[in-house]
Amino acid sequence: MACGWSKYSLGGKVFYIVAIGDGRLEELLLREESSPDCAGDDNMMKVAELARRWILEGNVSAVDIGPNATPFQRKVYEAISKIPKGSVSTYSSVAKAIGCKGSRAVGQALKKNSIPLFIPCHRVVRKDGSLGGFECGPDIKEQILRKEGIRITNGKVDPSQIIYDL
DNA sequence: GCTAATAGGCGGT
DNA sequence: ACCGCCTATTAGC
Repeated sequence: MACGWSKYSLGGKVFYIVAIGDGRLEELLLREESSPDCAGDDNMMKVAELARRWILEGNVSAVDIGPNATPFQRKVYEAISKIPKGSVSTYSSVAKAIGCKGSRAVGQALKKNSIPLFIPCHRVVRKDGSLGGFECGPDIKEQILRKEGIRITNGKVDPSQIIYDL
């Protein structure tokens, strides 16, 4: 399995953006260690570097959406890929945008997301501004959002930065 | 098929 | 702030 990584400093800690794939991008993860058991592959190293720059600079280049996604998950991913850097939206807003009534289902889909960071699941928060969950931990979510220019006080996002209508 | 488990939301306390 | 009940989707049985 091809693999690449890119160093990324977050809140004084060093993380590795780990890209794992097989010919095409399949998985992109944030880890506290690089994966020692898989050798660096040129292509995946580029993917990881691209991801790092995407986080730091917000430049999105089109990336394949997870190949194993269900139709519902695809709809969720497509909807949230429209959220620009510097803004966030809410689980219920995403649900409404794709014509689904249950906001929990959106969270479900994001959790299953195989390529976080590129699919900006960190930009989806609760309606009341609290952060909600994140696979790599809520503190990581907060730090990534701060890096993107989101103001967070008392654990809540500044309402003026929340897009309620997608 | 049914059941339990969610990265949510809402209304009543 | 807590609690209960609603919701949609998925994984496991």
